[in-house]
Amino acid sequence: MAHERYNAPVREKHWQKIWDERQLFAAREDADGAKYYVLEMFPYPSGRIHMGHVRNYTMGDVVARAKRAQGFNVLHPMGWDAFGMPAENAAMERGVHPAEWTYANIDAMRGQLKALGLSLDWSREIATCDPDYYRHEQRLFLDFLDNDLVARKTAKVNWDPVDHTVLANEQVIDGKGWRSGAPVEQRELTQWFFTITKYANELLQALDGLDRWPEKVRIMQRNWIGKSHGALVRFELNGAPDDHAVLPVYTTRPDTLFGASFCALAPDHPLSLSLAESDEKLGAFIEECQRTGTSEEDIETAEKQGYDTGLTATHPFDPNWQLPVYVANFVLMDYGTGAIFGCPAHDQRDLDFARKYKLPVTPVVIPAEADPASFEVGDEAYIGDGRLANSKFLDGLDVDSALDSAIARLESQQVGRERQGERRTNFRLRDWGISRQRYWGCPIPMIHCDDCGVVQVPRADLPVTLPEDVTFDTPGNPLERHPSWKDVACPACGKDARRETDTFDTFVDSSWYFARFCSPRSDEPAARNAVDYWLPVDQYIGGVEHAILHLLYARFFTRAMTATGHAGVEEPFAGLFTQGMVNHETYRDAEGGWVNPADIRLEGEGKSRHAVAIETGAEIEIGPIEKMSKSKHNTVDPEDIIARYGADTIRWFMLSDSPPERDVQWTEAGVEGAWRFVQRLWRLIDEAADGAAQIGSVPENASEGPALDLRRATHKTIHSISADLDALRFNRAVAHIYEFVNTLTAAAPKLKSDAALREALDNLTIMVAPMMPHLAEECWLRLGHDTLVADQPWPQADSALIVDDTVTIAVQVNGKRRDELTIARDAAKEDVEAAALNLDNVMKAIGDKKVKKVIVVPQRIVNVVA
RNA sequence: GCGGACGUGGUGGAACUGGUAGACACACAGGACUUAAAAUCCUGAGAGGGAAACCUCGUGGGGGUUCGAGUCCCCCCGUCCGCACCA
Repeated sequence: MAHERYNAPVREKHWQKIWDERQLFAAREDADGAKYYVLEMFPYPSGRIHMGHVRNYTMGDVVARAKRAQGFNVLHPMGWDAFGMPAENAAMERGVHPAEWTYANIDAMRGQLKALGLSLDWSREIATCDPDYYRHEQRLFLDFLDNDLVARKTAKVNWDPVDHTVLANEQVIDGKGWRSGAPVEQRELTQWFFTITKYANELLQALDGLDRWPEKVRIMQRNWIGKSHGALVRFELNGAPDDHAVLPVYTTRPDTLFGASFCALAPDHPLSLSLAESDEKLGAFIEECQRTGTSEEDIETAEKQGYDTGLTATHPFDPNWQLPVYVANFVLMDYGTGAIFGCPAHDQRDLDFARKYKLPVTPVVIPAEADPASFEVGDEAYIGDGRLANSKFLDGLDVDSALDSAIARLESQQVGRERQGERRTNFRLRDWGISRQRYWGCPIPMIHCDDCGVVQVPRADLPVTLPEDVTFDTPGNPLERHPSWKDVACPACGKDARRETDTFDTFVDSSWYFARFCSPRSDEPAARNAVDYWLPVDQYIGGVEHAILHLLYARFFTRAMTATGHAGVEEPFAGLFTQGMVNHETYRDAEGGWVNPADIRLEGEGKSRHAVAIETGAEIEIGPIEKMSKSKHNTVDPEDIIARYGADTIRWFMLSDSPPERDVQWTEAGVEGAWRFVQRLWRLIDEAADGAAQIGSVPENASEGPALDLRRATHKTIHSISADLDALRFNRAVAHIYEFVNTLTAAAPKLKSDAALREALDNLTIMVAPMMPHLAEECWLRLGHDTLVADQPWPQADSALIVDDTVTIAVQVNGKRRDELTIARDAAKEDVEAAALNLDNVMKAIGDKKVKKVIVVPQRIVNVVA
């Protein structure tokens, strides 16, 4: 019979329809088996999926399908992170309404995802821009507000003075508005915050328990939270305005107080601003500091600069010691208290500053190996350990004891009615500002009343929906200038009042969607029975770019939801996996213009490898391998690949070769290799199926010879692939499948009527199914089954078959491999040693040397020391 | 500057707690089939030497521990990522 090619595009549609009709992947809370919640980070509906999505969702799908086969009750949902600026940009550029644009994109992307054959429960689909979703978000906000997890305070925003609009950070390019090109100003605006800092310590501590998270992500979060131990020190000021008689300063090194030579304030410190009112030069200095951009290179190249205020601060341990007080550009207002004391000998920044302004540099911590009398600090501050010197009551102490003593002394002294200082723990983490002055986001459900102040929208009035009749032809917030939307009666007094026109940061939307998926149509944000059953997410998969903000916010939100009774867990994601990016080579023509990969042909290899333009034959320069991006023209559209090769091919390629956490390089040759394998696997099954169909599927235990060898290979493969998939080592699972198919292809013609063949083919199909689900169904059908492979339980490896009776071990002489030895697995050490010494190559290598020692590691190695 | 990851053939990568380095794939070369091509199948291959059996070298570089090191320790080089004046 002539072999027919597997027609992927046609058969994939067929199987997708069948899965769909049977609602195979609909999750239920009452099903049997332990639950397993697999989630991939939901996409922003940009309109088209890209290779990153394909990689991400393929991995998640393999996990979901494998867990399902292993008997777990799996939840694997999908939704849309649908609010955000691109929709507003589209509205401005093309006059299409953000909602219309977004929903059209969702439809297009849903179709593309469905074409990938993902085992998703589409009945749980949610879009964050849907009022049915965001009304619950508003409700959560109000509940958080009632539980003191929301604050209203001022914060800086990027203000475009030409467009009269607030800009997001990514809209500020080189300090200028992306649209107007005008220099961006910092403006103080009253905004809403989630008080994530209340959980700072808990969010930090709990990282230790997240043992199924990548260490790298935990470190990043730890650094972001940035806990430090130190002290608050209150300096008495001389010559300052009355309300600034005391200057609080945060330091991690109160032990070095005797090395202090100045104090410094942030340019935007209240005291700096107050002094500037009567000091024009200071005002100019502050303005200059604020003008210095916040871009990385600005900070890096900025010189330490200061302005002497003329005030002095009294040293806490010596009333006769006065320190000059500067305003300095390197002091940050939003860390600590916005003021520092400078100890140049033991802090590099302070040292740079002191050298510039000729301030004293007194070492007070002396390294153990240095001589206290002569130890000096040059261009480098000494931040290491040592003994205190030049420090009166601290002299001779080590750093740790000195810290304690200094703090104890500060706590015992008074400045005015307060203590001079106290132990203090500080965090880098700041409260999460959630106000965005934009249209396409979830409205913040608050009302401003002249008489009652800021009032909540009553829960019964939720959702506060976005008005549809908005215009984007002028800059600024459309909600702000809408003729009537913000007009509302005050819920408290009934007087005319105004709605809050800010909307939520879109990170809010994605901070609880995993909880919503548990009960996507519930009247509550989350039905407790559902979240209690499904949460936490057992395996969360996404890009590292969300290692900090999204994951930290989601962790906060989960705690806040639990605090307000909406959930019962502290941590949302028990397991996290961050997958690498999809890269592609870049190509440029002689003029330096980017060239599409589809327009070139690669020739040669190694040093002679080069590219030519298909159309003109012109030489094309092969550039570096970079993340796929439109600007570099090195993207490949998944839809094209699916149309040409089918979903299984693209899935298989995404899982092959590269370890999932690392970047993968997209190559045309790689895809073709994957496609060839699809055909090869189909051919193997197709050709063996008629014979196999005659055989019962239960192998005879009495198998021997080639049949037994095949059974061993089958069970070894089951063993390794199970382990590979459990550990998300997809590339190794792929390699093991290849290896097994190679073995099976060789064995099949000889074992036409043996049950071992049947066992091998069936199990191969089941194991391939999570990775190439459509082809697996096709093979399963061809093998004569009337069930779906998606419903088959995962095979169990027979432990008797995964170990061989004999082992081949290497024999070394003086650490160099000289021969190998095949011997009974359970052979006695002495027998192994004797057999090894008897090998020709071994005897030759020993020569006339004397055997000093023979190391025998059973089942591993023999090493003869001569 | 601080923190982290990584470095293995022409390429992507295997190698579990130290135990036959290069599995598997891609690319390549030779062969079979074909009028021819595609597809497919078989074979070869880390480098150097040798007709071969084999030998020598070899996991970024240099030291060390060990019977034995890609794996552990120290120093250096390179690439990538995160944070960045955080007191």
